[in-house]
Amino acid sequence: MDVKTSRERYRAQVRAEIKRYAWEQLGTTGVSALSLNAIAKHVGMSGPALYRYFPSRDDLITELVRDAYRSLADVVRAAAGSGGVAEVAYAIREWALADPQRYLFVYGTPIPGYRAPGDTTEISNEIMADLLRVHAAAPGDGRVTALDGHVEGHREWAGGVPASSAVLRRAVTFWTRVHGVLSLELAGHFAGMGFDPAVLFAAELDDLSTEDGSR
Amino acid sequence: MDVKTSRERYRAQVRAEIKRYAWEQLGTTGVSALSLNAIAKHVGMSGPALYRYFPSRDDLITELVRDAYRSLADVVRAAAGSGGVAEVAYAIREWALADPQRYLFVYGTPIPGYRAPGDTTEISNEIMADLLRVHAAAPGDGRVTALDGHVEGHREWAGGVPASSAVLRRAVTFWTRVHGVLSLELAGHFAGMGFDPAVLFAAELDDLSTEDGSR
DNA sequence: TTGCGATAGTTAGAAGGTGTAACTTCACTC
DNA sequence: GAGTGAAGTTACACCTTCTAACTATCGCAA
Repeated sequence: MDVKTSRERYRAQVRAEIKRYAWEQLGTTGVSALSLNAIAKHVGMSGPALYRYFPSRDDLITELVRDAYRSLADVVRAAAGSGGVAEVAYAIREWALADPQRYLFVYGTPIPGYRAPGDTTEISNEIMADLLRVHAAAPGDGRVTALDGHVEGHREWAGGVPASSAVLRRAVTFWTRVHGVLSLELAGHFAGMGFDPAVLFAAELDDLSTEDGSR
Repeated sequence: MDVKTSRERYRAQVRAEIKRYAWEQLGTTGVSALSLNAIAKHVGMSGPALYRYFPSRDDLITELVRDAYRSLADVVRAAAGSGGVAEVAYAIREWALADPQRYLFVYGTPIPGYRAPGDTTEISNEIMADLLRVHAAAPGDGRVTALDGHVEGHREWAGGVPASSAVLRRAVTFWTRVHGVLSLELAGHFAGMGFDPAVLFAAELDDLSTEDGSR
């Protein structure tokens, strides 16, 4: 039953409100400026009351990271269900651009003392699984590279997804290249260089699908 | 003349000592945990005395960022002078692995309220220039992609370096791919996946040099 | 050598952060 | 209606950056 007592409903509502404003603050100021005091004041309670809802700042951050991962996993899954590699790539890009801090929150510089709980790596595996599936469905290239042999020997991260070593290689490469362009773009390192990161992103995507197959 | 008065020599020495310990702290705890108080205590002075040497925490960070950029620029320049694209790539990788926080410090999630001063983008341009030079010297591929035309129209970031549009494209792609693998590796996102990031890095490097030229 | 001025350091304290302890108030249940 | 537990309060400890005011010291110059 997910029918709740009114106390529980209220509690869930306040927790959601806290997280909602936490995201707002995160989007504008970044994680290091996330202040429980400021959130509490905004939600209408004073300081320590917030600790009834989240045991510590790290616990709040953990929950936000989990939500971000979950959101990305859902986006990837939806895109993988209805489209191919390119659709997944653009879905990820749109998700990242919609809230740059959220992307950097998950894939950026790790938070100093913070250790990701087990279930976030579980969600991360979920994303990798969808990446593998969508690459397995795409036309493969005929290549066998040194990387193929290496990942073949370390495929435990693929979980139960059936995937050739070439698919493993292509999925990982997809990930690193998409992240390479996206993270530099979101961190502002292309600013002032003039060109449009979208074109660069499209070019990488084009290379991913044609570099080996079209020879 | 760079002969200094004894006061100036002392001052430079204390500043260096402060920065030295700041790097130490940065390497272990990351930037957000960088504490002026802790540094001051370690250097043997108490709290506010440190403000005689750095006007604010941000100013110290700015100087550290500048040093990091400078260090990377020197490494890239040296590698570009004596080697080719691969040598530069491995030089960058070694520089990053030697102090992961230092790499993430410059290319990771931007620090919230912090804005990079003009001369860091100058050093950044210096690095890009060396990247362009080493790619111009490398055998080109015969390709003309959509990205070529686009960067050709926005080549102001290339400064005075003579480079064909294909070289511009290849240099930017080099950058994003190297960063893609490195940043995920340094942030620990490959941890638990089993494979060796070095092999992935080598594979990307191999693709960069052969994907188009060897068809 | 004596004395002055700039510099380096000190302590005190404001403003704001996380987090704990103790207390009150309120709502729901028996 | 009484009691119990959750929710919120204030007060406080301890940390942070950073300013203000004061002292001591160092170097130079008359």
